[in-house]
Amino acid sequence: MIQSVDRAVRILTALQGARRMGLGELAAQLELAPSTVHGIVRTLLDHGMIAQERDSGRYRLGPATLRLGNVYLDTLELRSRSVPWAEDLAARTGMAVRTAVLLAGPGGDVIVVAHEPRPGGGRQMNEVGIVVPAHACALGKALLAFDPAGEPAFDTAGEPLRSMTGETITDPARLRTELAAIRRVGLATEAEEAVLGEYGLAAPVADHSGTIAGAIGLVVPQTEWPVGPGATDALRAAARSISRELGAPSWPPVVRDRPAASA
Amino acid sequence: MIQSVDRAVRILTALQGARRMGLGELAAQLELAPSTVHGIVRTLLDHGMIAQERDSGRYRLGPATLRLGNVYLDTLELRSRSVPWAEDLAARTGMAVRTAVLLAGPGGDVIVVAHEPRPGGGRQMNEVGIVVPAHACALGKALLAFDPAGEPAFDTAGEPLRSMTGETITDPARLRTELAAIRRVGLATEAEEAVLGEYGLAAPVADHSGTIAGAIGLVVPQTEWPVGPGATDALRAAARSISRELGAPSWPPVVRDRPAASA
DNA sequence: ATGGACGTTCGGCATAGTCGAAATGCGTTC
DNA sequence: GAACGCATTTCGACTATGCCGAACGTCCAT
Repeated sequence: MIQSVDRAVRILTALQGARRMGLGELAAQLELAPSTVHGIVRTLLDHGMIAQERDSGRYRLGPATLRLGNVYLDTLELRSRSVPWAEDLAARTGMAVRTAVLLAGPGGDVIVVAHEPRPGGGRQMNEVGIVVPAHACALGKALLAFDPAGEPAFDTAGEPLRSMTGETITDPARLRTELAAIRRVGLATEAEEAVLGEYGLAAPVADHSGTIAGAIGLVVPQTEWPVGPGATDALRAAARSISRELGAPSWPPVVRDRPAASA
Repeated sequence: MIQSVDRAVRILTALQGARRMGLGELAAQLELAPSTVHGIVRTLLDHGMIAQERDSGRYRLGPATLRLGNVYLDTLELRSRSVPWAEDLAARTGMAVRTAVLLAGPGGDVIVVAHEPRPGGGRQMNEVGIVVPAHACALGKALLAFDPAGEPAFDTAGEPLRSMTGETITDPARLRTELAAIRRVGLATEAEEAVLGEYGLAAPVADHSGTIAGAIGLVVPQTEWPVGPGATDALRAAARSISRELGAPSWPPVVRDRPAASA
């Protein structure tokens, strides 16, 4: 691990938490000398990865980050393959459809890479790029259940997981039990665990190597919960079809590595 | 300039040009030893800035880049201030509206940070994040004309600029003349210089320090060109209003630095 | 079965980055 | 209006860090 590169990414991550930061704030948060941070910041500045406010001297993220993120979306085959199926799903069920992938690093978050708005819902925010804790949403639980590296990620010595609402699962053991159930059924659910009044249903998507590439799911309003078998079957069919288009040999994806390391 | 951080950003930039690259390709493009690149790549991998295809071993951009880009958009006051005015402009003129900023680094590109689709145009691609050469679009010319650091950026010893269509201005001297005219009028135009059949009109937006923060412009179809005074005035009014909301002391922005260093 | 290509790992050397301290610029207070 | 204080920025020396060459393992194609 290259030290200075690691620090550079940490700086970007810090700036993505607090919108604007002074050099001193950054140095304090990374526990480094201000001059050390300055060298890295200067380099990122030259590439447009961060920008400096001309008057206050503080730093923000720069436009080059937007370019990177946009190219990532373009190169993501999961996204392009999902779009037609998401449109179909939204038309059939009348609900919004999200596609998401697991985000690396600590925290165990998922990030939405495609979003099909609810039909007839007027102007809706584009939700591509939003981040949700994995353990608190159906998409995240589908990803955690089938990703061999996902489940150990939140295995932080039994300390409670971050709570979003009163319904969020904060007990790692209980989450692990639910993930095992999701592996058997091939579908994950969410009941007001991330946002009050919002329910969800999600299914994993596999790629040509047989491992999980992402998850696709329905955003279900409270009045529609629980969903009928029609929506469930349509979602399962869409996930299977996308996986097949990506070259997956089977669906639901098989979880390799450790079949049952838990008690 | 920190060497390894600079190289890390170069790797990301290379990956944004070619969608997938092997380690050898990356090393060849950066003219470095493969093992050197590997260390940096490994670090970026751990942070999710890049991802590795499980079978081929090649590298792609990772989901963390999407998160960064999304946070950048959220923190951009230019964007949030532009949205209401862009909606109003689109409703008045019946055209799509784009807001863009100048992208740092070589090449002199602009990147779209907000996009209001043409009213009644059905499903349109979201153009946020697309990149256009600055000298080939109205938004870019508005930015170059009023950014003190913009004009010298393409001053590469008189060699011709990259051509997009037959109408693209490739002569730096001619571009400089046009930028001077834009500075006087406060509006930039574009006639099939980036995309055939597409015309454009753009105005600069200033921020509280008086310098240029971005540009807002209309995407004009061939049948609507040239636009009437109503659309021109509305665009100018929107640019002035956004600038005022950002705290700009004047509009059009004043170009400080060198008023006339050219011959 | 064998060759090649690619990603990956390891260790020594030297460069390149880190950190302290001083300098500059700016806003604020008295 | 002038001086204080904070913040970013610059500079220089030390040494820890990352760079590179070479060897290993693996996968694919022949």
